[in-house]
Amino acid sequence: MTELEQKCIDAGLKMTGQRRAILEVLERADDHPSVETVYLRSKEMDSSISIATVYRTLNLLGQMNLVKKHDFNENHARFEANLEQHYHFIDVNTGEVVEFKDEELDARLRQIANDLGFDLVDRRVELYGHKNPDNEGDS
Amino acid sequence: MTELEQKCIDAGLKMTGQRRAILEVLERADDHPSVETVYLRSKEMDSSISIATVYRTLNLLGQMNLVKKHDFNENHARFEANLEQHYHFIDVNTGEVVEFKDEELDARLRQIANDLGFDLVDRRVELYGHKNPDNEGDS
DNA sequence: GTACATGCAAATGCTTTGCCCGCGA
DNA sequence: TCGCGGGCAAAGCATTTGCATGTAC
Repeated sequence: MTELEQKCIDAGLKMTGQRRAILEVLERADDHPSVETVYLRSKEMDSSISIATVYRTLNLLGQMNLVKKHDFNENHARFEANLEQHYHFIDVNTGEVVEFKDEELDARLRQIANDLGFDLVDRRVELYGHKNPDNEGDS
Repeated sequence: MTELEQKCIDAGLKMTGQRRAILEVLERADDHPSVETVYLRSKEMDSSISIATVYRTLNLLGQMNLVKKHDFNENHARFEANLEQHYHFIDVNTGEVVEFKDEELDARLRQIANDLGFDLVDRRVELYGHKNPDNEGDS
């Protein structure tokens, strides 16, 4: 049983085949799949799934804070089950999304919110650019 | 003549009444108006404007990098003509958007991109939270 | 005059929802 | 059994677009 599945059961959700498939897709994904992608992948496990169920399930998980919804300046949403605080770099050429963490950035953002007199409940940092081939960064 | 208008003329765009109205709305706005809002405001200056023209003009200005498009986790886009690098704090209770700048943050983001081996072409930082009434931040 | 701009309405594309049947607990 | 969950198709909504007309230059 996946970790997500356990959380859903604990929350009192009925564990159907469709939900199990979707949860497994999310748990396995190391990218940030769109609804369509989640749909296609989960359909391989349970061909009876409809895209309406994927939408409903993803929204449900979103409300339960088990998945996070992103938009990355596209015309469709993307989802991820990685709940650890992190940020994203989007390659504007390929659409590839790279996750990164940075404690100095965390701290600065907290400081800024505090200085502004705000309670921070969420944050979004997205860097857009190109992979730089002559840089040692991806070596 | 507004600054935006001059830039559009320089770029070879025909300066119609509708465009003048939309440009003026953008130039005057100190908030981050939605398409609908830009439409309503510009309609007051030129009642013949259709929302299709607003969409077309806003997209055009976006491509020309004269306005920036945001989504702020809503179901519609918002626009702003403020081209200086800045970030946003969104009050999750009121939807109010506060702009801020921070050089330390700028520097950190540049450093991160560099370390990752990326060329930075755009960045988005959005902090979500509540105005904290017992904090001196907004005094 | 000519190419570009606009209004209108239809079309799109993503997402949501009503309805009724099916199934998990 | 009973009510939640799901499939299907229709509806919603923001946005885009085809087409014919209008207009800036």
